[in-house]
Amino acid sequence: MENNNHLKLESQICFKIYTVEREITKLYRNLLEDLDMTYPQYLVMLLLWEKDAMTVKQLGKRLFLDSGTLTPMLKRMEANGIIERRRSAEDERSVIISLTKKGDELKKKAECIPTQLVEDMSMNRNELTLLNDTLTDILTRLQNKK
Amino acid sequence: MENNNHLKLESQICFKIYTVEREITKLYRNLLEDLDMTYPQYLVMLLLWEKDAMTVKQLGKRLFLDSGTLTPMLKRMEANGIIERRRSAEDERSVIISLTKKGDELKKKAECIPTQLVEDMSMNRNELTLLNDTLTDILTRLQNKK
DNA sequence: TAGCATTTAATTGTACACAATTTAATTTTA
DNA sequence: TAAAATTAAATTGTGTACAATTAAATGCTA
Repeated sequence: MENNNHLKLESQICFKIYTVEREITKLYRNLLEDLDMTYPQYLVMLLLWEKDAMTVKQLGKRLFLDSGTLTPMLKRMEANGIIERRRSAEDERSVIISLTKKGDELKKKAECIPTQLVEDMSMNRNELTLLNDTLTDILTRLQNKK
Repeated sequence: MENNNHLKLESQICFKIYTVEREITKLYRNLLEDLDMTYPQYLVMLLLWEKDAMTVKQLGKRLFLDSGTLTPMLKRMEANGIIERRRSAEDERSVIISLTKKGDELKKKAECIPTQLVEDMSMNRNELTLLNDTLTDILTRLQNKK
């Protein structure tokens, strides 16, 4: 009985995370429409805005994405003129991703996004901190499973 | 300064939800491999195991998915022989999804999944309950935004 | 140093997600 | 009741995710 509830709760939580993720992505979709980028592309840009010129490998490590996802995504971003892709001279295996002028300038337009998002989620600092801790906890456990 | 941290936290939280969602899906991928179904397909099966014969519309309402996602997915599930699709006689616009014998029998094989998953996530009841409440909260706010 | 192992991207193939449009059936209303 | 509006699926097109494989460059070692 008690165990049974426990299991139902598990299903609910996983489904809720799945649903919340899509709802948040939807919020970002609206906010990022102007910048003509998707949420995963925005994540790449956040990394590049913080530190320009990273390899695909480095981006993948930070975002937990492989080249199967990144390569086509980065090509789309290149086609949109916000990043550049070039082979590293030191190691021809690596591809270095860097911001174009246009990509760099988008940073200013993106600055309002976090504020907007927090507003849309309407959560206070305590809630945010608590949730962040819980998620960090889960993530650590999940990623150490493998 | 304080505001700034707040915003960073927001980025972290959204990114963490995005990452946790993918990690959980990976866990399910391993657990569902035997049953030859994906996590979204498993969600459909959960609903059908609970109450057989639902329309695409009803499934979509519960899962927050539209026909653009469901139609091809349900066709794949039909091709795998675990569900049937037939037009409703009362309302020819609706398509009724129901379990096949094979789909119904999979329920037994799926019973161990929640236990396995809770184990893999290694969370106690308190954590699960707290997280569930927080996510419910967020979801309510997000879905009332529109 | 030649050959094997490893590393980094790219490629291939499958499966969601979702916006936007289309098609067909049903309901509403003028 | 015929035309307009609404509803339910399907379709079309774009963009992730990710497993598995391939190709090319680099490192390692016998």
